[in-house]
Amino acid sequence: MNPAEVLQRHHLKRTSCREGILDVIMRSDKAMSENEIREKLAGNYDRTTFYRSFKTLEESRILHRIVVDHLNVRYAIDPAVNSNPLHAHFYCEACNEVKCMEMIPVAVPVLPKGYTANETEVIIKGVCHHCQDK
Amino acid sequence: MNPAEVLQRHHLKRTSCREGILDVIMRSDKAMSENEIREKLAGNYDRTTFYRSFKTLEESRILHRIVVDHLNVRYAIDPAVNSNPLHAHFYCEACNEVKCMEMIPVAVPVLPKGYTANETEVIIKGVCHHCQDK
DNA sequence: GTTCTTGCAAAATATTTGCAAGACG
DNA sequence: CGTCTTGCAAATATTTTGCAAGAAC
Repeated sequence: MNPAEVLQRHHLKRTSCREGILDVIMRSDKAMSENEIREKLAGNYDRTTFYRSFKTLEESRILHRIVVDHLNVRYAIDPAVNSNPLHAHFYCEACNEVKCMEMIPVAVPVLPKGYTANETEVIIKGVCHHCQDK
Repeated sequence: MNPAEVLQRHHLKRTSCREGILDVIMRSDKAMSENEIREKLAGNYDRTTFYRSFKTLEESRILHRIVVDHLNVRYAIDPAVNSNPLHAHFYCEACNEVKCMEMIPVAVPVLPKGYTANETEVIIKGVCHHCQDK
């Protein structure tokens, strides 16, 4: 599935900014920050436009936002878009990267009566195998 | 266990700011933001001091920081301090509150060889039972 | 042509840092 | 008394908002 298809399927207008964001994210095996995405992107868009695009894409459940902390927000394709399993995210405290751990599926927890879950996020913080050896 | 004891046990100096923060948090059944804590606190401390205190308390694994997003960061007593189980957190998208779900224990996931986990955070976003009825 | 999206400028908010004064042990 | 903590001022960074011009359908 390519960016244009994804947008159409979700009834969003095809704009070059949205297509570009999706293209970059879909090629990446890690979750990316706004800065990383902007650097990889040919077109030079305003940051405002980026944030609005992210918001739109997140609301349509195309992108998934992973918030590690104030300075570490990342975006990844929502697993459902590729019919992948809902998975945990690993944040490496040494290299600051967020990796999708598809081998660690997220069990959606059973909540007490009266609660509704819309989303479940699992973030594991630690040190990745690249940084381990240093 | 009271705030002063907790500080001593972790070899931290007893200051009124730290004691106050711990006092407020330990009485609360929900995770609290910096603003909420400051409002409940008698003494009038600088925000800088708060942030530094949070950092110290978090590094000593007394407090636990729950980051829902940019504008929703909360603090709670680390479960280990009260020998409670590591648990999931529920963020209500309607009332913006974070509740510790002690009935939902967090299973520390098995990572691939080479990875080390320091911390596992589970955040469930949805609507709580109070906001459900409205 | 109507509606949604973009860019620009400006504002809101959370958080961090340096440094001198003050408190803890 | 030496070391850690506080308050103040200022800086950093992300994110949001209003508004007019431009693009998608």
